[in-house]
Amino acid sequence: MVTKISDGHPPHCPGHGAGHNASASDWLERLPSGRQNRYDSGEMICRPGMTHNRVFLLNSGSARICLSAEHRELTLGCLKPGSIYVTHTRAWVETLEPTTITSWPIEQLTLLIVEAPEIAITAMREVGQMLQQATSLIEDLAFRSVESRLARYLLLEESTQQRQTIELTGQTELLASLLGTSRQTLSTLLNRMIRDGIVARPDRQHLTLLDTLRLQQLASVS
Amino acid sequence: MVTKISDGHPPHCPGHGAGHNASASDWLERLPSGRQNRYDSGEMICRPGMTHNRVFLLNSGSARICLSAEHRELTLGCLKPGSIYVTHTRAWVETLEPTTITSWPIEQLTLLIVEAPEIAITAMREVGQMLQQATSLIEDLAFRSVESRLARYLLLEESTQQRQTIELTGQTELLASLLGTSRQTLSTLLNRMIRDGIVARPDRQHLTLLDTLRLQQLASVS
DNA sequence: TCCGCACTGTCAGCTGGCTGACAGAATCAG
DNA sequence: CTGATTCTGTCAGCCAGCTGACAGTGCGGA
Repeated sequence: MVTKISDGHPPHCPGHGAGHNASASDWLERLPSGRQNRYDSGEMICRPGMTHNRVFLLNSGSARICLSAEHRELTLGCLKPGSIYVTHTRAWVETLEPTTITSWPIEQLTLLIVEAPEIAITAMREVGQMLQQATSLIEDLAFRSVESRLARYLLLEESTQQRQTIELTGQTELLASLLGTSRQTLSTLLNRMIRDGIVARPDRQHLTLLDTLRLQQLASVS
Repeated sequence: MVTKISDGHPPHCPGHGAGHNASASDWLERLPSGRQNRYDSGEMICRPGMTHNRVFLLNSGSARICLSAEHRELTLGCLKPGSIYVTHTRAWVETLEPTTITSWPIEQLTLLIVEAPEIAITAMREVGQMLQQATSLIEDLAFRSVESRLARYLLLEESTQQRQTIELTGQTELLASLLGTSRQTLSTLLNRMIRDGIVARPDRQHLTLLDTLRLQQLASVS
């Protein structure tokens, strides 16, 4: 059975996140009971080429969705408790900490849609959201410089986290892969921003946005 | 009423194309009659910021879906007769030749899904396809060089068009924007391939793939 | 306390691809 | 045929960002 997860202390997870949607658990509750799985930190929940696609709900822990080539990785987004994800070829899902999920074969979803059509609308909204995020990532990669992407990311996080001091997830490496750049470039850029007084870093895990106006300029400059 | 378009002479349209699906017109036929529109070549069918999203079916002509920033453009895909598209923010749709479409407000789709659930499954498959394409475009932009993208494009077209000599759509400029690069870079690359005997160009609108093996190498090298 | 390990900051060197410029084809209008 | 227009090929100059290398900084364990 699907347990409704309280949103009490969701581990913070950065933008581009694959759709989480308040109403989502509702319809998943109506599904027949799914398979429970437990993963250690750094394990793969799914990898490209898996033949059987499944819908899953992340119960606890967190994971990132990523694409990878030989020596580079790009994080498309993060899943947190309550997030729903549909396995689809190409992307990997890797846990960031010990994680539990409940999953169902994709066929059961189709079945349920026939019985309770309004579910489809919710589901399409979810997929639509992912498409939106994908589109905005494409825009970023095609049109914007790394600095501009970073600025946009910071502003987005500020508005998501609702305060001026934002919490960073994981190491520089993870953020770099989320922005589609290298560790070194990100580090350099971030420290230049600190030197320029645009942001401050009270401690390793937090950043305070000081000059939002400047950030907005950086974000909009192509 | 929706007219079923024969697939007789579809103007060739390049890859990344937003989902066209044989069964798609079936369900659209059941919708109440939609609005008919006619556009000249180069007109915009939709642009970002349009408040009312609509589902539309392209009856005749062709159009490209694109993202744009100040001085750059990226073509996500092309629509040909029979293609279905759902307006979504961010993307533009620009006709490439005189074009007619039939469209419905998005709400009617939702309505219909409730009545005839199997439609939802088809629709989700369409959206899913677009998501696939978006993902593969992200991979391309993030991981691959322009040359590699070009090689992949050529191989893809060869298999879609089912012959060794493939037809190019429009000018260099269009293909460049499809590959997310500049006219100049593409031109240089293409001519280098010709000089190296990898492809030949019998005439301006056609390319013959001579050395598929080499192309595959180029395509896979990051 | 000292060692090892993981993370971070920084730098020099290189390169893919963008830009602007311009000359050579092709195409079109009259 | 002739000029105008649009498309194409090519080149030099430039720069963002990648790479590898290495030193600095924590931090946990024994």
